Amino acid sequence: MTDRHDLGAAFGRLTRAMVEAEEPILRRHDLEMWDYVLLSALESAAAPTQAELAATVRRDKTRIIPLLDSLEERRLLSRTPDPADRRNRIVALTDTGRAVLRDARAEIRRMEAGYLASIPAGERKVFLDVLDRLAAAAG
Amino acid sequence: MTDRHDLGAAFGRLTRAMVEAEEPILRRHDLEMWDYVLLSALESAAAPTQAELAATVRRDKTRIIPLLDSLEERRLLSRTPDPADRRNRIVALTDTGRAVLRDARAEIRRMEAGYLASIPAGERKVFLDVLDRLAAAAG
DNA sequence: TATTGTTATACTCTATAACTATA
DNA sequence: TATAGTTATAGAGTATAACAATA
Repeated sequence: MTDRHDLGAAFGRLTRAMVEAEEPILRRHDLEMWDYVLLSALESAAAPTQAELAATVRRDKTRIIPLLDSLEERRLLSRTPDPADRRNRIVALTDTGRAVLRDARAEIRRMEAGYLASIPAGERKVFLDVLDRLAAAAG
Repeated sequence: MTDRHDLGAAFGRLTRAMVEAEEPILRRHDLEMWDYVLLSALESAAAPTQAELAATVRRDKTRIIPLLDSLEERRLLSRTPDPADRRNRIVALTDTGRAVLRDARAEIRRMEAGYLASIPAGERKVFLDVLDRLAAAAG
């Protein structure tokens, strides 16, 4: 009940600020934001189907297809038919894709560190900790 | 360089979660999200021009016009020509608009409190404090 | 001539609905 | 018949450009 901003407004502003700050970094790596989101989603494990991948990044399955086309053409990921059910296509990072993702992310992490530099270390740790817990809960 | 999520991804998820959680509340008060954003922007002071109001909420001046039309028709705000320069229209909350804003915000604050209830009070305070500082810096 | 608010037009993005190939 | 992927169509949302009123 304090006089602070709405959470939604605060998160919204920070989302926009991060998107703007990431944009030039991603462009240096020839990635659109959604390319990066897709590559990130594939980092821990390959997606067994495109539909599942679409669900995890919360976009329609029809809308990631041009992105996958582009990423596959640039050899950042592979689409291989599932032998057990050839309707499915298993989407996985290539070594190149993993390297590009690692490099882009390293730059983004440096940008983020600069962005949070004015926050004292103790508070920053708590902030990032709570943020990650909330984000995980938000699915 | 830890294994945490990107800030952008974390903020993005939480933004979406808040928008979804606010949606039913706002609907109970017959407000769209952008209605609420506009009313909130007018809370501290009236906007001297529509263009300035559009800039503060980061939308095109042409796009807030239908929203202002609707809010004005419902007597939640007023548009009065500036006597000093009759091209300008001063946009201000009405008493009704202020009351609706207050009620909606109170409900949103309760929702937010529930959303953060699992975070220990000490961490929660730090989190909200840092969040508000970052959001303010993000403009 | 320049600017505010407004309206109209064009464009992009998103959602929905067909189509194919497998099962 | 049902489902994954794809393509095509329709609709919503957004940006740009023209217009009227005032300065």
